[in-house]
Amino acid sequence: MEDGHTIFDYNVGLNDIVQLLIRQNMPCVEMTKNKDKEAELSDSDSGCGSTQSESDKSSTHGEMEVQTAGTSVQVNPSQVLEPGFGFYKVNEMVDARDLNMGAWFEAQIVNVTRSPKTPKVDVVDVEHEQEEILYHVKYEDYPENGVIPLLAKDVRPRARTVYQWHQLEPGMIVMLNYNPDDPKERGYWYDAEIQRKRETRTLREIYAKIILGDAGDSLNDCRIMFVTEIYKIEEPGSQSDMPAGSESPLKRSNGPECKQCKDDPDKICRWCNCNICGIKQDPDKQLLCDECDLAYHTYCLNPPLTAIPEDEDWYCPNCRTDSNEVVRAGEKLKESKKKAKMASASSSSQRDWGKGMACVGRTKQCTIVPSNHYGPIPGVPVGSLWKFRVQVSESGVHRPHVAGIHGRNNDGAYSLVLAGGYEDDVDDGNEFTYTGSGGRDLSGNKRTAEQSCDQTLTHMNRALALNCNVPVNDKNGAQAKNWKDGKPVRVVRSWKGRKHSKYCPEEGNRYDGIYKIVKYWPAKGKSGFLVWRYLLKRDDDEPAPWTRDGKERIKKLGLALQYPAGYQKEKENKNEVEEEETPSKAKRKRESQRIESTKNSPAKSPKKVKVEVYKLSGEQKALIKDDTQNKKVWDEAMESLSLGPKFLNKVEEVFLCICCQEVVYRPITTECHHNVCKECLQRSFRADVYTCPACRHDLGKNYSMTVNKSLQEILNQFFPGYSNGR
DNA sequence: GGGCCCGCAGGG
DNA sequence: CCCTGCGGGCCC
Repeated sequence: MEDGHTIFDYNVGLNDIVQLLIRQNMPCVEMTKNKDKEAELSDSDSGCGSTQSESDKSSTHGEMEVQTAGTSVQVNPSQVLEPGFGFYKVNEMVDARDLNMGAWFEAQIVNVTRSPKTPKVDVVDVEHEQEEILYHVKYEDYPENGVIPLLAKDVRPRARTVYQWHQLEPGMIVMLNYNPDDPKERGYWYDAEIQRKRETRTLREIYAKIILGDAGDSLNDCRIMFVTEIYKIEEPGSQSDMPAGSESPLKRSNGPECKQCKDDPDKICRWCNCNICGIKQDPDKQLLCDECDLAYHTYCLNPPLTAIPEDEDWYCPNCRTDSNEVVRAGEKLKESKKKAKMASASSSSQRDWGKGMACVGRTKQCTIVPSNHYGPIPGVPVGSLWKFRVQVSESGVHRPHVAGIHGRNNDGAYSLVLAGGYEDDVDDGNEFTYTGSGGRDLSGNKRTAEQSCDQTLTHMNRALALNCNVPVNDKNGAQAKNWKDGKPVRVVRSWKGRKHSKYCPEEGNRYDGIYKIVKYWPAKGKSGFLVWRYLLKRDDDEPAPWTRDGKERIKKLGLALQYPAGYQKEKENKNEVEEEETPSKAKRKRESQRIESTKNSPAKSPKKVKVEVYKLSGEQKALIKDDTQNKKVWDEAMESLSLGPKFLNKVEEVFLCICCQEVVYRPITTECHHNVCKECLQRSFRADVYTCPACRHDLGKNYSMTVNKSLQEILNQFFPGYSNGR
């Protein structure tokens, strides 16, 4: 992004996912001239087993340059010691450990220097002196790794003594070949302790503990495949008989470089050779991709290259970034794959889609219960009212964006919306008929259409039928044995149903409570096609919104039409606002304000307003009491019992995990009295952060995480099944 | 005011 | 992945 541009200039919309890379402020020249020095100084990338890709490296170049310049640990010729200092001479053949994998490789000393660390003044013994000498080695088989500085413990004289079978004894520390990934294959050279030795007439077996590195990582009881190639570990300081500079006569063999072809020169291999033809020829004409590290013959490329490119980096056709894909300042985002498949991509419509509520996505999701939850949503009282369907979806009351029924064809329906889409439905509030979905031709990217064929008892129609307390019958329908024992359906009435039903709200979508299926049957709709019809009856203790009790409760709970956060309502009577306030108008206004305030003033309403208190069951009370660790938190929450259903919003709020922003699951109550999901805390510990995520109180590396069982149980009661899918 | 037709969410 | 859909803004 360029300065002075907003994200909207790039046509990034709500819920779009974009990737931003921070542009490096690089010195514009000579990024890689010091490559050798870099390799020498980098301690994290010292070995042959390194898999860090070139792209990773290049992405941090800017930073590395700064570090190198800042600390200035360049090899100063005056610090180079005379050959003979320490245990190894320049040019001497040694074995050197790869710090990543712990295996030993044939290497050669290139230089010997003092460690850049300032020597400790009072330490003069030989051992410590050794630690301050760096041996700069070059791995024989991996010249591309450059020169690596190693401490004395990671360097030793080249192994040259192979043990005879009879010399091998349990307890001996030796160097042998082992492949941790594939123990029957040849691998790398590791130090190992011989554990068992077995001999029969036909075979000789050695089992050993493979030492993977300094940290003490080891593999026990490994069968060694190459028992005739077990080497003595040469003592540091023992001088090789061989003249310096001469190649070791015993070249040890490592496992195959290429796991695909096992280095068979006759095999075609697209992994270790040209990725296009796989033929093992012309290695000098094979280009290595700086991203994926695969090789390509210059002549296999399309179009072929006549010469090796002079550029520092080269990327293969699969990895190359198409410069056309880069979005520049003021340009619009390129079509994503998903968008490319959408109707808007091919349509010639010039309509300005995406600004209103028709096509927006959810900005939040209900997680306090799973999507297949039956019954009320905790904390959402009957009478809750939302302007748009997307909000109803966010609340969890009715999740589909457009569809009228939410359900699963092998389980049941969880909720439905009455929006008058089917005009033959009747509604008397307590009881209504509902028509199934389908039987419409939705071609042309439509969401609704005329009934144009018969409906079937499949999909959502079947789901709804399954709620009925009787075996499903897709021929004739069925009547519930005990309708109240059927599965509960949350019912939402939409203003759109107002045309046919006076029970629908004038504006928005209202949650009206739990209904159950009394019966369902196939019928001929007004269109003449078969539709499935359902009779639903209300079964909810919460009073319906249109009843006296319901209205009172809505008022008491302060339920009002909710708009999406940040939604701009249409400016009403703009002129009037700008109009000068005439005295008469001001008077009228004050008057209306006065009336308004009297209406809401408790003092002026002598009628006893019975405050609805959230009722805890005895078991719930006991569980809360059990959760002594959270006494303070519960005390705070209980103050909200007077808010009725909103008490659960409070519980949700006080027991929100600070990490995942959901109600804590498998909660750990810390000694500092905060609640975090066990998984979230473990994730933190894995990242070596051992503090409370809420207050940074140090918990200590060895903190034992005990799930607060009382809390878990009570939360499960308040938010049934909320942990599903976690 | 009516009709067109889009993205999104959910199930399968 | 594909199919489905009792929304809803914009244009005529």
